[in-house]
Amino acid sequence: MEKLVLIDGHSILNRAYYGVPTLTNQEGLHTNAIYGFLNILFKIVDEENPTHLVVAFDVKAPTFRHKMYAEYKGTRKPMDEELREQVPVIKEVLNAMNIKIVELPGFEADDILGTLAKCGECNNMSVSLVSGDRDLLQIATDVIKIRIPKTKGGKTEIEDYYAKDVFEKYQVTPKGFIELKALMGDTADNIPGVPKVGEKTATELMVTFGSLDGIYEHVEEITKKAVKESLINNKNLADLSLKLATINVNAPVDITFEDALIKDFFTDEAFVLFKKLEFKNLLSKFDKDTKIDYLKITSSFSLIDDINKLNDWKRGVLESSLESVGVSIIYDNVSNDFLGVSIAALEKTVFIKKWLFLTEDMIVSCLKEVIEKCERVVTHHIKNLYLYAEYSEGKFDDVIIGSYLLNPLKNDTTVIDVANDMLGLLLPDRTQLFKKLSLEEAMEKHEDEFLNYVCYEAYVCLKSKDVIGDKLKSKGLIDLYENVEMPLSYVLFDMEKCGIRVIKEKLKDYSLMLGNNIEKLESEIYSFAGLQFNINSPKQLGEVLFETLGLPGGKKTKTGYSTAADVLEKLKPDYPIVKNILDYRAYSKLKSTYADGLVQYIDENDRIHSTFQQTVTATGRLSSTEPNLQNIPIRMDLGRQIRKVFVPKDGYIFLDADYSQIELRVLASMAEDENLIKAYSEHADIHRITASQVFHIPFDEVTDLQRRNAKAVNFGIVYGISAFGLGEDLGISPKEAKVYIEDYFKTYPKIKEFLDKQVMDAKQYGFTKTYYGRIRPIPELNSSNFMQRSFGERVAMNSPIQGTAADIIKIAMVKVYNRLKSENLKSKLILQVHDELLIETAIEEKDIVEKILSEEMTEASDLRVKLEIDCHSGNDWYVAK
DNA sequence: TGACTCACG
DNA sequence: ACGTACGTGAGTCAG
Repeated sequence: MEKLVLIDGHSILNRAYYGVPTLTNQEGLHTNAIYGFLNILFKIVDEENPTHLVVAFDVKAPTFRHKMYAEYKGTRKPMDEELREQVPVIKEVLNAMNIKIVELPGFEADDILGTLAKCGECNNMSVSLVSGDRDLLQIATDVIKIRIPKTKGGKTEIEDYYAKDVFEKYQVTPKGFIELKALMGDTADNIPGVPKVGEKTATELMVTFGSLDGIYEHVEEITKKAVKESLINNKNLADLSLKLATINVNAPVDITFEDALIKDFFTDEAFVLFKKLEFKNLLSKFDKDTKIDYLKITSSFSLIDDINKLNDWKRGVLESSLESVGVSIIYDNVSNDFLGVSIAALEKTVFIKKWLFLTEDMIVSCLKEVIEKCERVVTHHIKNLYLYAEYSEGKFDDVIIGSYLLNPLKNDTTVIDVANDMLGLLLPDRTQLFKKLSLEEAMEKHEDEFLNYVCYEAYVCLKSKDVIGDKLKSKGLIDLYENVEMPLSYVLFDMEKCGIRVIKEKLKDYSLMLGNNIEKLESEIYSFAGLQFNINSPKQLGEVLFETLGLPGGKKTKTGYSTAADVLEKLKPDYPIVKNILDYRAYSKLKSTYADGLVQYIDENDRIHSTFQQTVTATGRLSSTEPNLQNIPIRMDLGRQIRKVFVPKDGYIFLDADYSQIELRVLASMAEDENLIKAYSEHADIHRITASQVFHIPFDEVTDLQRRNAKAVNFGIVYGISAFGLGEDLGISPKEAKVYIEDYFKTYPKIKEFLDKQVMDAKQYGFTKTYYGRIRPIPELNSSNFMQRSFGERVAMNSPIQGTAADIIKIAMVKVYNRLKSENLKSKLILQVHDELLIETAIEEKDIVEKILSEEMTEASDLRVKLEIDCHSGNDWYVAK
């Protein structure tokens, strides 16, 4: 039997929008409604297995039925912008999936759906009508099923109504349902109804008299006086409401069932769209055969797996004068073993496969020769390539670094993404091709697919180079790319390779000491509490503190009580157990994250090699992982002790230089605030000056408290000030904080002007810019959600400042690195911590390195405010910092 | 996997 | 009325 499924487009989209949490793709397009819609669609199709499918939408213009009443009731509230932007996209998606869309000017989706449902019924089809709107219940029959999806806690449940179900639930027939609604009215649908008659009365009347006509025939028998009179006086309203509530099942819908036949949903066009919308888990519904672009050019891909082929190929390459090659070094994704290299050159791409008779050494020496010979090498994740090739200025390109500059919000950019973004090329990723197999397994089991996969990486690099270059130029990012990020990539490589020395024994002692303290604290906590529990579990801890022990302090988080430090800190004076818990937390954090956490990264030379990620942060800062060496404790002395295990190698000392208040200096310079610029030029205590100027007090009379407040305001300014945040930080009311902020802006009007301009420009262009042109898109600024939008505004104020500071230290790193090299020094740059550089310095080079640090760091930028550094030396990181 | 907590700038 | 300071990464718990 044929089966027709009808979907109420706007209604389901609406449901999905409110049921699915905010979701956006990397372009900032909201996608939650589309995603929810598709999930409901797939669920229905799975359950029903229909032969025909139609989605109906209202047309924008107000429709006839509603217009009649809208005139005296006003219109419905406008659609959220975040939802509105998804409407054309879902239509595009449905079109791509070969799904018939019907829209009819002058008619509502209800009318279209009703008409089609009846039509289906007449043609002996079974019909399912999916809508979030209960009005449709009037259409239900024994054959027409109305399905109302409900999103409950992330899961979609669907309520089904045949005619009998409507009767069961509402005690009226589907036809009676219209009359019921006519009586009680519906503000959302602009149906007036009869005054004084609500849901209860309406149902009662309908049950008693059977129909609207029945009610009016027996209107005198109604006992409630007010209701009776209202019914009599408002007969016209009842008639109008009935008309408004009745769905037109004779709309001139001009489609055939042929049009509604279900074809393949999973077309190439749909794949492209799903990919663009980043519905990664829906992509698995597509056959991998649909990867349209995938096989187009693979004829020029070939395998090199013996030395003769390799030499032949190399000769061909070296004899021609090569401009550019694309290179991808292939490692197994699980073991990280070297599997080979793919190289795109001369319109041909090869994969050179490592095996018994073609060793890594042979491949690497060939790779080196090719790199040596050609003018430009384009790759991805370039730090891998530096293992085999020395840096040379202007020779290397990295498509990932380029993509990052173009959009730093896109976190995990892969070569597949680059292919899509830069070449419009649609490629399958590893999991699509090889599922759970490792790359090495895939190499053995799916030779052809593997060859295509790895060759594409080199091919895409080569082909994307100019596209990315053009984009970087047109967005003013080329200077950062060529002169900062690319040279920096080699500096980072060298820092990682070098690593930092630690004294294993000391680290172990530290861990033991912490362990002892933890044990003691633990048993004390248990005896305070009168029971044993997992102190590390915020859930259990919250229950013990606030329920078992009955401490004051209510809920704060979604999942229960907050046990964060600031909450506990307030309870500390009154409850001794709280101090133990805070200490316990501090000790176990130090032990697990730092003491024990670091041990596993120590290599055979007692050194730790962190990875410095260059393409992760939104603002342009670096990040450090595995392990993170940018968050080694310093604020509390107990934690700070761990810095004693970080030491220079024998014959060396540490020199540690950090910028003094770089972000405030950047702000003063970019805002061109003469008042602040002057203060800095006089090497004044900036927080004290701020306090003195903002609070109108002579400089010498500023109290410590005033200075502290001024300092907090300065911090707040850099973070994108808000009265609430500042108040929280200072422990004062937002109102008082607001006065501070206003006084600050009165004192430094240029700062206010500057921050306002950042927000305005960001709203206009969609992104902020640093002094050096680095951009950061801020999609949140368009949000209709107050909180999100405010966040966007704070980000617009902070990003140019934090980002410019990040640019400056990157520039300084390259300069310092080059000086150390050009002056043939043994000393090495080994760490960067946002405003700080650590140099492992040969003892005899101490003076010259100190000079280099001072010169290069302070002269890295031409900002109006002179940059200053603090530089210390020592035999471990505790002393040097 | 996401939420929470906490280490740093 | 809404409910926050900006930027990160890692360890732990619990579903």
